Amino acid sequence: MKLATWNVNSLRVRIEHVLAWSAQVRPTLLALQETKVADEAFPAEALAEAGWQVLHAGQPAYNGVAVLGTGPLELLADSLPGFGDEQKRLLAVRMGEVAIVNVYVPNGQAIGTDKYRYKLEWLDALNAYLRTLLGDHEQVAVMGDFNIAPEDRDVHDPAAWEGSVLVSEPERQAFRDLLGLGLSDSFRRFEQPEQSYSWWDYRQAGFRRNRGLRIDHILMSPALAGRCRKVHIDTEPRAWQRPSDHAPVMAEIE
DNA sequence: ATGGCTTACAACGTAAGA
Repeated sequence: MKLATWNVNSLRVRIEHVLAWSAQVRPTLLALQETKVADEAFPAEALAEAGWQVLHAGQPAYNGVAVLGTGPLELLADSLPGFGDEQKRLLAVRMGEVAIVNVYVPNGQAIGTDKYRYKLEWLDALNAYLRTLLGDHEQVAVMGDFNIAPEDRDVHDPAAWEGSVLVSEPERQAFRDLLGLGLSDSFRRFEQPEQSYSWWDYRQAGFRRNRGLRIDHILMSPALAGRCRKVHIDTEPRAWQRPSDHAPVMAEIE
């Protein structure tokens, strides 16, 4: 089984990339973020033709999360339970024995803003939801765009990013609090190349110069992590024409 | 350098992302 996550920055713009990449690496389940499309305009047909079963929680213009599966998906939640969120940022599904939570964590914009407070509150509510979910399921994956670089080694230039969202201590503490539930950052369970990132700014040739951040993650419960044999960031589609600014992350499960 | 790209929007500049 292969579990993959990819912030596509508009599914309608990136549909050909999603189809080409998934045909190439054949994930069992693919979690997408920033679909940026209402459910009515979702490109369901193209995905169905490619053999995907799909669940989508979308809204016009912003946010939006989808889960693509090679087999049946049972909906567990299409928004963050107990949070009253109007933004479509969470989609939890069950595929076989595995519960998968697809998240698009708020960006936070800038420290001290309402959006920053919303981000920290959202992460608190996510923590509470995952605590419950982990009580109900042994095999859990929480995957998506967390908009948090957990450590300085996940940042191309920590000094330049100091004082910014994505690296601030309260955000990093919230990330560690998720790990405190018993989840592990599956990427770091394996030896990885130095300067591994999952997002690069479109501006200033960020990708070519590898000026990036590792902000897309696959967290796993102990039972699932024990079956995980490999996790990697596939930078290839980031070099394609008109790419998403994020690269997909994929975990291989025994 | 409060930007440098890219996306969406009943848009033709603005908001937002990271």
